Amino acid sequence: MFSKACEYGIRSATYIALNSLEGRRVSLKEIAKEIDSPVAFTAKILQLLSKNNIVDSVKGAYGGFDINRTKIDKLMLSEIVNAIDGDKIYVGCGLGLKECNADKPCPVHEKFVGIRNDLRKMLENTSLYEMATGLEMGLTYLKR
Amino acid sequence: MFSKACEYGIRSATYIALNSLEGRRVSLKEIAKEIDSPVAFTAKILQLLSKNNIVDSVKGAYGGFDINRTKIDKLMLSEIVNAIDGDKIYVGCGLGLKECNADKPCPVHEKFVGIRNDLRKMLENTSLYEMATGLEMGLTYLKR
DNA sequence: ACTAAATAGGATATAATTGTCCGATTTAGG
DNA sequence: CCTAAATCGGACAATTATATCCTATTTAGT
Ligand code: FES
Ligand code: FES
Repeated sequence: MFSKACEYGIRSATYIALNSLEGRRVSLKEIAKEIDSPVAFTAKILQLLSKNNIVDSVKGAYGGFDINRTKIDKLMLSEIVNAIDGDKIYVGCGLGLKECNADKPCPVHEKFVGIRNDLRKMLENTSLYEMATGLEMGLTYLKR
Repeated sequence: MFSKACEYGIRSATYIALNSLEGRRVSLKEIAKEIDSPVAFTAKILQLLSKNNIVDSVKGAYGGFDINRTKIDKLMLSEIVNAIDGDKIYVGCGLGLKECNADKPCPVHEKFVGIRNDLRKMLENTSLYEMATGLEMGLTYLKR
């Protein structure tokens, strides 16, 4: 569904959001440990999220990553997915035709767009705040 | 969503079904041309579908691929996807945790399983017959 | 028997994704 | 000023997915 990079990206952002809500800035090392991801690869993804203004990064001692608190409830999963995987899950055809196009649809088009739209809506309506609070309350997990 | 192999597999099977309904057996070359896929790679996928008893293959001159006519309306997309991509789309966690598990869910689990079940139901309820007749009536396409 | 056309299958090549390593730079604190 | 801790960014390595090539085998027709 999503690339590994995107999965790590969402998990990273969620963990950063959780800590930013509590006023803590977190380091790459801590993030990778808490979401159980390869450190150096996670670094690349965080760079990308930083360039896309999804997370803020601070270099040097006591540096790390955080997210502006006022932004956390406005930041939607769709923005993270878009920054990492682009829009291919929205525009791609389920059967791999050049692009999804209702004027010359593939045999699953009709049924596929419904599911894809549900996915899009889900991503557009799920905020990092919602993700982070579920974690905080011990209802959900970022590793296992 | 699906692997390239799976996309080619579905498109191949649909094209074979269409022709089997009309009593024609089709060759690899023709299939690859009509679904616009790489010939040799498509051959591998057809081998796999053949081993899984989804399509029948006939060697030698005038050989090719077909699907038993009485089977076409019972063959569901889910069987093809399962033969090629396995069950990872059903059991995999949306955020990449070891496996999807409601007892220790990731932050998107609740919303994700709904979408995934819709996808599963769609695949389980869509027959090759349905796919092929849409094609036959010129409503849908396998290449563009 | 021979030939041409077709699938089967193993070996190999290419591309994309995932993952690692290391030096450069930045920064807080002693 | 120095050091330690941290991100940045480029180069590289490993793995997986995609794609190609070639030979063997099968089969209908002549
Ligand atoms: S054309 Fe295939 S999903 Fe829209
Ligand atoms: S645990 Fe992540 S989708 Fe179910």
